[in-house]
Amino acid sequence: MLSQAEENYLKAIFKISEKEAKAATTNAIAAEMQTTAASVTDMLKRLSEKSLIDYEKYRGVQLTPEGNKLATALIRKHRLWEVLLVEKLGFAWDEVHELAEQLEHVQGNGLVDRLDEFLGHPKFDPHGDPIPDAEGRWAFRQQVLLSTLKVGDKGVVTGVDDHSTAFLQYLDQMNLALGAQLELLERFPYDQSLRVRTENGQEIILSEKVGQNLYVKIS
Amino acid sequence: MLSQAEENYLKAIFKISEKEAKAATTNAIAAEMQTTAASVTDMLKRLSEKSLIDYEKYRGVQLTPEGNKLATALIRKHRLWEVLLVEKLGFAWDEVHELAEQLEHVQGNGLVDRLDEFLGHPKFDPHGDPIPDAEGRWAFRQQVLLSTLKVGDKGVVTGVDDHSTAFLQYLDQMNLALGAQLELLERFPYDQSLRVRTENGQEIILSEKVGQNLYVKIS
DNA sequence: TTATATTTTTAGACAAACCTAAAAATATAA
DNA sequence: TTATATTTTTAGGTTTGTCTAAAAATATAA
Ligand SMILES: [Mn+2]
Ligand SMILES: [Mn+2]
Ligand SMILES: [Mn+2]
Ligand SMILES: [Mn+2]
Repeated sequence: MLSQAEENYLKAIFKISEKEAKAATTNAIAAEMQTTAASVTDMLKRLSEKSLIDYEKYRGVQLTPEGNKLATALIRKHRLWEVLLVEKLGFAWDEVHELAEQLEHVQGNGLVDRLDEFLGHPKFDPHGDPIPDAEGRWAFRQQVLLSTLKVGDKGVVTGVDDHSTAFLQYLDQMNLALGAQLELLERFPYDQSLRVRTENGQEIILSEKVGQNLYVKIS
Repeated sequence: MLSQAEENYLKAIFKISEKEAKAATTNAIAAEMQTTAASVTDMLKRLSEKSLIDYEKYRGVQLTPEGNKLATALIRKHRLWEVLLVEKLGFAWDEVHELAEQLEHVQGNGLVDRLDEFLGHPKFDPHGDPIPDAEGRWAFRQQVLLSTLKVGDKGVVTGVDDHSTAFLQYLDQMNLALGAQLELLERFPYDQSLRVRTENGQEIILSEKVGQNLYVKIS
């Protein structure tokens, strides 16, 4: 059985390895965990000792198959709890991350499966992030950043890259929830901002930054 | 903000003080927490420092009003989570205690209130134990031990004193769930065992020990 | 009331997880 | 290639929460 700290490090390494295909560096892990490089080195020794990561001094780390399995299970738990908090308890999508960060560490036989069952086996969490199944398989997402759409393309909001409260609440204000339909009407060359028609026919201007943090599926 | 260990000690002291009206002793707390007296003394100093308990060396401890408030809130959380696990996730009543023991420590604004709302403001948990309301008020239970009934009395099962898996599963086998109706037909003087008619008209024999661990409301 | 038993506290240690500061290794630039 | 900058590790220390063994205080019994 792992401590909460050990679990959190595994998840951090997983996240980093997800973006960059190479070994996760000490500094990258420290940044992700909001701690110091020295603390990370300490923990890497422990995780290596438990065969959850491959670690060579100064060379960064990679999850072993066992470490990968544990990290995946943790993300599954985190995202299932997020679904419960939003779908059943009525939290907003910008309120649930910190709670799920705690709930993901609750250990118990059958808990995850019962949660999954109760929620109807959701494939995506409230932010559009995929929920791996009980065997650790990920649903494939056919989505692109809004910024990559061509003028005239229509799409449906499927997720966010930025999970910050500020961004999520901004999207709420713009009526851009998951599943919202939109059409790219114009891209202004001056600042790459976007004119977009939303579901209710309303036209809004979105900054380049918004376009680079919002995923859509072209329809 | 308190650590999980601090919260658990507060709850242990609360439980002990609930049964015995006098100050909780170091040894009693050690037994409840399944730890050593030395560890308890350490923690009592910390809790006293934080004004959560009144502590005088060798004299045992009592919760301060602040400590009492925190312990009550913790029990409220614990029991609400137990209701969710049984009513929504489908766990059996003997499976939820350890999970709730972890879930009770999850911190988050509005979590308890939303949980309470989602569950329909339950007054009792799956074991018949009362759930204090948001202001820390306890529902009054008009219940007695089955062993105190007179022959001929009828009653309804309202709770258990022993929360062990063994006892709860035994009750399941006897069809003695919460709300089950029963009638005391006979008390054998030899060993104080009880002949009881259950809901479906079936007659069963219950040991003195069972009678002393099962609460009923006389109807 | 004195001796004995029990309870509680102290002393000293340990592991987990963190920190800062300094040293060592690696990467980059002149 | 040598000097400089950056990254990473080590060294040494802290806090929380635990432990065992010994000492001190309190309770019980002769
Ligand atoms: Mn999250
Ligand atoms: Mn976490
Ligand atoms: Mn999420
Ligand atoms: Mn209960």
